[in-house]
This record gives sequence, structure tokens and C-alpha cells, in this order.
Amino acid sequence: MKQITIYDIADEAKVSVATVSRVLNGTAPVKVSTRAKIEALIHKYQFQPNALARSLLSKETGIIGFIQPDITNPFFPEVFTGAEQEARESGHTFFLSNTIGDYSKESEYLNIMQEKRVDGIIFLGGRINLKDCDPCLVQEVVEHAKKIPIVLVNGNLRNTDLPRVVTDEYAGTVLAVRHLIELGHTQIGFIGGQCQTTTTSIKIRAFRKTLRDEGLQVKEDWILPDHFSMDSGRQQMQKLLAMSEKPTAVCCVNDYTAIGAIKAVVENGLKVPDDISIVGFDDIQLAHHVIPELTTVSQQAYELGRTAVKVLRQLMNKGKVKKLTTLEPQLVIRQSTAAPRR
Amino acid sequence: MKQITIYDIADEAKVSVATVSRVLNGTAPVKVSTRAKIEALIHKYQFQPNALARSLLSKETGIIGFIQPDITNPFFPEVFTGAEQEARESGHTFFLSNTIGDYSKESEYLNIMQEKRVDGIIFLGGRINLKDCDPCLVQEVVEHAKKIPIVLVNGNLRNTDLPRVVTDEYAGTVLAVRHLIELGHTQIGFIGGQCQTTTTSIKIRAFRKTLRDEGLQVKEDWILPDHFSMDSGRQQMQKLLAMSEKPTAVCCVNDYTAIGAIKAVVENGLKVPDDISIVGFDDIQLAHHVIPELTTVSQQAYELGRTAVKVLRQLMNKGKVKKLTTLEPQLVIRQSTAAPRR
DNA sequence: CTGAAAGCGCTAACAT
DNA sequence: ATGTTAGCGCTTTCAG
Repeated sequence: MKQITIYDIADEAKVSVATVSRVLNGTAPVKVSTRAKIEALIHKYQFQPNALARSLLSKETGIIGFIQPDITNPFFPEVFTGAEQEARESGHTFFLSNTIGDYSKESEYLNIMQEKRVDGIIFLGGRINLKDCDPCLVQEVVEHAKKIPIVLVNGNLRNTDLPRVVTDEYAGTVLAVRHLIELGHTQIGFIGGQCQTTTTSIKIRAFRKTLRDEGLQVKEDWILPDHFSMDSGRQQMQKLLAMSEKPTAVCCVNDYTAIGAIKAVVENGLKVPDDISIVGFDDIQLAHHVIPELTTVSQQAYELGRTAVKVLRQLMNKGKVKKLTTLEPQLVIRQSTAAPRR
Repeated sequence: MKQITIYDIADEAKVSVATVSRVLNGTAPVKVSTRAKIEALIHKYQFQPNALARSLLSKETGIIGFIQPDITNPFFPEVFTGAEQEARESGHTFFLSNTIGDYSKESEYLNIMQEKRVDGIIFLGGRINLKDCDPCLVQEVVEHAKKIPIVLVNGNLRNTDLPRVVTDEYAGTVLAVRHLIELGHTQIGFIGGQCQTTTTSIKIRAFRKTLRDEGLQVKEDWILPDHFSMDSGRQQMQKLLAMSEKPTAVCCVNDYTAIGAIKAVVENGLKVPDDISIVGFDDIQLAHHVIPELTTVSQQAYELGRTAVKVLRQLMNKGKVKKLTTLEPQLVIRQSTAAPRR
């Protein structure tokens, strides 16, 4: 169990630690014979230099902190996978946290990451997605950002100039609503999301505006935010279906709620899209495995992750960074939307 | 951007670093007035002690390495969530890797984790799930395990005594097959998984044995391993449905393939469970949101994660550990299984 | 109660 | 080509 060190190698090879360090890093020429001797020892003991000691000196850990709310919602793993892919280029690896949108956990992780001297942080969800975030929580992030590069993904912090990478959720929602209108729908509802959340409020705003722009009436009763889960989608759709006057199409805050919504429709003996059209948001992998396959707005989660790392890397290299990178979402038409009955 | 150190604090407080260290750790009494002075400074500069320096000394990083093949398959995030929950008790956090079952990536991560001196490693998937693993790959893990505690989850390494936490997949499969037989099925197929994988071979073995024990015939053409993805389930079910003689029920290697299989059935204009019963394995959250809700075998993913951390902790504390902890799977009957037609 | 100093494992001048 | 040595930031004896 004892970890062996550069000294152990040096002793046995009868050279100084500097020489061992040199063969380890190829940082200066070493005689072939002594190099061979040292390499043999390294192999013999399966010696791995202590990264803690190295980092203490170099001030680099090669670690990126990834703060995200729910690893169980496939959207985040997809972003993570993109980030990981991109990070390979620069040899960075990840320290992952699961905050469940709990602000105190975010603080905790922010501190831990700072203590562990990660090279940078990618922040998703939680407080950066709040319409009205407590200034203290904002300030906390700003303080950390003074010491360590942070990029915000799909979120924002008021009065702050942290670099951000976002999907244009407004435009995405417009795409979704227009699609429904073009199919001939005039009675459209909105389901899911939390009001205090920017994702939700942006989407609802785009929803209302598009409806009005197209000369349609916005029925407030049909706007039912609640949560981001499948269960939530199911429940809200249930409510909608219990109303005397029902919409013929529904926009959902994300694919998870959309899947729940479909479930509710089917449970009521109705059919998607025949009786009611449903459109999601995110385009998680599952979206085209569900029955019926989900029409949705692609956020390019993977690309979002890659881009976040690219921006973070610029920041870490003290290069100039675009304060805002926007990815354009795309409408993906599949089976869950169709023209309304008759 | 400059990180401040214990020296900066000591200087400004006109005390020695030792004293600062004492208030930081509460490791010895400090006069109230000097303590106050120091604490004020710590707050003023938002000082966070450098964990690298600490770990260098303490030989503990508070980090657990989590090696897993596919963060995109919800089963793994569920295990991870359980692990994280349990790890909070001891203040451990996670270093995550995504190996995509690529053995060279596993090696790479094993090395990185070793260099970073993580306190322990939880290993899922990849080589530990191989029926016939290259001895070199086995040896590599064994070498690492000499230096750092490793626990294997749902896998094994031949001729090795690394502690393991596993679901009894054999028993789980028996449960699934029996359920189908009790419903009256006699024509049963098996879909998904990779042959070289122990999960798959254990399940297929249990599948065959149970069928025979119940006096039923095993039709080899109906055993179609391939992969673990939804697409794979869809394709294999497609093949099954194209056969002249078809089974009336199908066991799937996991929930993902089962969902793909349902998809294929519906695409062929048939119904689950009316025309064909389907049972999955894992009981991912999605299983009860899919239409029809999936009958499956619960692996208690969350519990698996918790247990893995518990065992790992014992190992880290050099306590005695059970070499093998087995979790009993449970049959969860939902809507995707029913008695065969007529 | 507090300070001086050694040392954790490694790298990077600076010598030789 | 190789050795010596001074840190990196922190904890921990050992003295006062």
C-alpha cells in the first residue's frame, strides 16, 4: 500500500531525484544508460508521480469542476459527454457534482472545487437559472470567479460579466409554437418548468408572444408550469385533460415533461398526435425511442458541452473570450405533432 | 486571480503560520483575540486553504474515483447518485470518468486516479464485466489495487480477490422468466447484451436453465444478443418479428433494450403485452413512464451505489471487508407482460 | 498560547 | 550529463 516516490527510484538507481524528474518529464537530456536504468525501476515499481506535489508547484491540476443539478436527467449527461470529449484534447478530467438545485450544495461544491484548485468550473442549473437570484448567491460566484475561471451554461447571473454559453431558448420556443400553428392548431397550452426559473419564463414569454403575433389568443389557464420531471408533465397534462375546454396541442418545457404528458394522454384513452399534439424541448436521445417519437427542439446538448469547455479553455489561457456564445436550437419534427382533428 | 496563502494571512495578522493553521483546524487553543483577528482576515480574503498542500501531507484527498462506461445510460447515474449520497457522510466527492467500455480509457483513468491519489476507486463495467478478460488487463487492476482501495460493482476479475458488490443477476433473470412462464408463455426469446460480457452470459444461462427446469424447449434462434442500447433492442426485436415462428414473450438484457423492443413491436402494428410480452432488467426510472409501463427486474441501482461506497470506506479504513456483497433483485410487475393470446 | 523548523513529493534554477 | 537546493502551501512536532 505504500506509495513509492521519486526518492525511492533515485536511491535505487544511485542518481539524484533531479535526474529521475528529468526522465519523467523529458525536460533535459539524460545519458541513455542511466535513463534505461531509471525507466526499468519506474516500470518495476509501477511508479506514478504524485500529481498533488506536481500541482502544488505548477498551479495546475488538470481538473475541471462540473456543477450540474441532476445527473439523472439525460440532458446533463449529454452535455457532460460533449464536455468530456472536448476536454480530452487538453488532457483535462472532471470533478462532478450533483446539486439537485440545492443552493447550499452549490456553495459547498464551489468551495471544495476552490480548495482543490480545479483549473476551471462549468456551471449548469441551480442559481444561475433563477429569474431573481439572491444577490448573496450571485456575489459568491463572482468571488470565486476572481480566483478561478467559471463559465455559465444555459443560465445567467445578473449584473455580472461571467462568460456564458447558452441555447437560444426563446428562438427555440418560437420554432415549436410556429410549427404547431402551421399545422393548424389554435388552441395551444404550455406545460412544465418552474416559474422562478429563467428557462421557464423565457419559454413562456416566447410562447405568449408567438401566439399573439400570430393573432391567437393566449389562454392563461392552459399555462401550467410546475416542475421538470416526467411525473410533473403527467400531472399537468392530467389537469389539462380534466378541463371542460382543452387545447389541441401542448408545448412542454423539456422532453422529460413531454414524455410524462404523452403518458397522461394515453392513460386517458386518447392518442398522440391524433387527439392532441405534443412538442418537447432538448432532444434527448430518448426522444426518438418513445412512442410516438417526440417532435422537439434540439438544444445540441453535446455541442453545448464542447463549447463550454472551449470557452473555459480560452479563459484558462487568459485569451480573450466571447462573453456570450449562443447556439441556435433546431426544430426536429417527428411523430408527436400533427394537424388537429377536422 | 492570485491565490492567497496561509502566509499572507499570518503576515497581516502578525502571527506565525502555525497559529493560522491552528485556527483553521481547531487543532490547539488560540487566544480569543488573535483568533478573531485571523478569522476576520480569512473572511476578508475569502481564504480557502490549498487542499493540494494538505493532501500532500495527510495522504488523503477526499476524492473517490468513479469509473463507469456510459453516463448516458440512466442506470449508471442512478448508481452514482446512491454513491454520492452515501459518500456525503464521510465528506467524499467524486472524480468521474466515462470509459465507453474502452479498455485503454480505463487504463488511462486508472493511472490518472492513481496519480491524483484518490482515496479509493469504484469500478463499473468495461473489463470487469468480461467473461474472458485479458490477464494483462486484470493484472493492471490488481497492481493498482495494491496501492489504492478498489471495489468492483456488478463485475469480477478472475483469480482476484478484490471486494465486489453485485446484483444477483442470475436470480433476477430466473424471476423474470418464471413470471413469463407463470403467465402461460411457452415460447420465450431473449434479446440484447454482448456475449463476451458476464452480465449477458449469466442472464442467458439463467434463461436457458429456467426454461429447461420448467420443461420448456430452448429455441436458440430466439436468443439474440447484440448490444445494450435501445437501438439494439429495436433491431433484434425486428429480427424476431420477421421470423416465421415467433415467441410470445421476450426477456431483455436491460430496460434500454426492452424499450427499443417495445418500439419495434409497435412499429410492426402489434401490441405489448397483447401480442407479445416484454420484460426488462434494471428498473430505471423511465421504466414506469414508458408506454406500456415496463415489467422489469429491479437492481436497486441506488442501493448498489450506496453499498459500494460503504464497502469502499471499510477498505479505506483498513477494516475487514466482505469480499462479496450480493443485492437481491426484485421483480416489478407492470404493464408490459400478460398472458399469451388465447 | 505561540513560534521555528522540518517535511510531504516534486520541479526548476543554479552549479558542477 | 548530473547533483544540490530552494521552494510550492500546509501541518505538526518541539521549544519556548
